Parts: sequence; structure tokens; C-alpha cells
Amino acid sequence: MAQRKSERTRAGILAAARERFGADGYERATVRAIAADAAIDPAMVIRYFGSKEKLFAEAAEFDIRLPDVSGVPAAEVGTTLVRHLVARWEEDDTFRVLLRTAATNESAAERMRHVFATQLAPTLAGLAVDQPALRAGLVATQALGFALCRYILQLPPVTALTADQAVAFLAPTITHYLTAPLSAE
Amino acid sequence: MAQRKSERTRAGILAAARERFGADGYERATVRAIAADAAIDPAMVIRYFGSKEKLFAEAAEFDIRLPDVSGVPAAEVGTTLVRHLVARWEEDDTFRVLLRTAATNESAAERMRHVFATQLAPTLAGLAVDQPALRAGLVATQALGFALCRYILQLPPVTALTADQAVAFLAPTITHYLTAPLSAE
DNA sequence: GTCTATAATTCGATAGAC
DNA sequence: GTCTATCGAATTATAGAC
Repeated sequence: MAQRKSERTRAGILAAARERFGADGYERATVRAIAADAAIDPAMVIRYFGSKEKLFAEAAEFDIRLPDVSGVPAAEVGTTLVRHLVARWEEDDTFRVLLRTAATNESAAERMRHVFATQLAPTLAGLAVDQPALRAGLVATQALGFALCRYILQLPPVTALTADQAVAFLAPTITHYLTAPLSAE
Repeated sequence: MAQRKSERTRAGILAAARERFGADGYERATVRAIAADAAIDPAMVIRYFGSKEKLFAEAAEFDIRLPDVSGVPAAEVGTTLVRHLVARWEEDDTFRVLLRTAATNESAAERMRHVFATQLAPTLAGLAVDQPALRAGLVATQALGFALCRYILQLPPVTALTADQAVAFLAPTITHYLTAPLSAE
């Protein structure tokens, strides 16, 4: 019972932390504000997670959960990837937390590079194309740029898109980066 | 003479501020650190600029200085724009200051939207294409995503590119967003 | 487990001597 | 114009009562 309660408290703190970190960034999101959102004492936040930095580390734990595209026809890989990414970002604000914070926090930026290197790049490397690392980098510029403009900067023409429209516009670009001959450009 | 000296001091503070804001973001860049970089007393920073926020406002004053592309053939507009943007970002770190800070500071994000609305969107609107605002938004996702990955997140495959390579890879995408029929996708 | 009280820093900004 | 000294506020984190 006490175990149950503390688990619930912990989860409540994490949820409040994700919201605050995602809305304000690491520096402006205070332990006090997170505690207030979770309806708990600020000292408890430290007690549960040790420090603000460790709390952030857990709140920004992010698994991009890319689907296996090794059996998907080359022409459809781009659409499959983009559809998955957009849906993932729309449903879970953890990625927004990480993206926003990575701009001003080096450890968050390092984590972003880690996600790139361990989750995105290997998936593309399995597609049997040349220069998979470079292609993964180009895919990242478009995918992260969309997320930046939509969720962080909130440029009106980009926020106005439905998820389906976004997929339709971005997929050809991603496909291009995955399939175009690189040396010819 | 006193005028000259104070102008020099002011310029020195601004240069130090751009570097600090660009490296650390708005919150972590302290007036004290900026003053130390400029080899001046922290109180002078406030005396010259009034407050940290006003100092940032001047340090992040950014003119994208887009070239006139109204006479450029449609097929070359993308390359022209991308070449200009990449060169501009490589030479001047003011844009980096703005981009990094916009992630966690609402007034910087608003300024970014303002730059988009007053500098990028009107230029594309002059190209006589349909849905210029939407196209400008799509261009922004790719252009800003490249800047994010190269200057802020520093993803290895993206930082490894030369400026010319970057232009070569991005131009087709920008051209696509400027010329592709939008409803067909 | 929870909260009160507070320690220890650090920040932006100001006052006033020179 | 410049610097010393410092104020007042806010922060993370801790100590200890209950």
C-alpha cells in the first residue's frame, strides 16, 4: 500500500516535470513549480529523485521506438518513418522536453546525439544504402526542423497542418534523402 | 573621445553578450560572465543597456538580409536562397543566438516568428506561387532544422559537411517546397 | 512519508564614492 | 564614466521535527 502510494507519487512528479520542462526548459522549470503542479512538497521531489538534474534525466528518457522497416519497399520507407515520427511526437511530450532543453543544456544535447546515433542511424543503416550516416543526418535535419517549427517555435503555417498533411509534405523529402544518389548533387 | 570610448565599450559588451547568449542560452548566460568577457564591471552592463533583457534584445537583433529573387528562374531560386542562408549563418553568430534562445524564451520565439513573417514569407510571396505562407513554413522546417542540427545539436554527420555540400544537399528540398504542387501530395 | 525551516549560493539590479 | 559594496529575491538542497 505504501509502495503503491509512493509509486503513484513518483509518477505524478515525473508527469509534472515533463510538462514543466517541456513548457519552460530546464533552467526556468523550478523544482518548486513542479512540486506545486504535482501537489506535493518541493523537498519530496529531491527526496524521490536526488536532484533536479537526475529528475530531468528520468523525465527526458526517450525511446523513439522506430518500427522495423527492413521489409518495407524503398519507396514507402520515407512515408512509414515520417508517419511514425509525427504520431509519436503528437502523442508523447517527452520528445518535446528533450528537444527544447537540448538547445541550452549540453547533457540534453548529448542525449539527443545519443538517440540519433543509437536509434535513428542504425535503422537507416539496415536499409542497404550507401553512406547511411550521412543520410541519417539529412533525415534528422528535416525531421527535427519540423518538430522545432511546430512544437517549439510554433510557426503559424506549420502548426496549422494536420498530422496527415504534415506526413504528406515531409515524406517525399525523407524518401529523397534515403534514395537519391548523393554524389550527383 | 569619450564618445568614442563609450561606443567601443558598448560594442564590446554586445560582442561578449552574443557569444555568451549563443553558447549558453538566455538563462545561463549571466550578466557577470558577459561583463567578465568584455573585461568590464557588471554594473556597467546594466548602465549601458538598462537590463539583461534589453541587452538580449539588442544582441539578438537579426536581419536575415535575403536577396531579391524575383528575377531568378524558378529552378534556381532554391539554390540561391540556401546558399545565401548557409553563408549568412556561417559568418554571423547572431542567428545562432536567436535560435538557441528561442527554444526556451518566449520573447525570442516571438522574434523568430517575426523574422519569419516579415523577412522570409514576403520574399517567397513575391514568387507568384500558390499558398506562399505554407511554402514558406515548409522551407523554414528544413532551413531551421539544418541550423539546429549543425550549430546547436552538432550532430556529427551534419557538422562534417562543408558549406558547399550543405547547399548541394538542401537546395533540391527547398526547390521542391517552392515548386511542387501541394494538393497532389 | 511528509512537511517546516533554513542553509548556502547565485542572480539581476542599485546606491553612492571617486 | 567607472568601480566597490551590497540589497533583495530566487534558487537548489539539506536537517530535523512529527
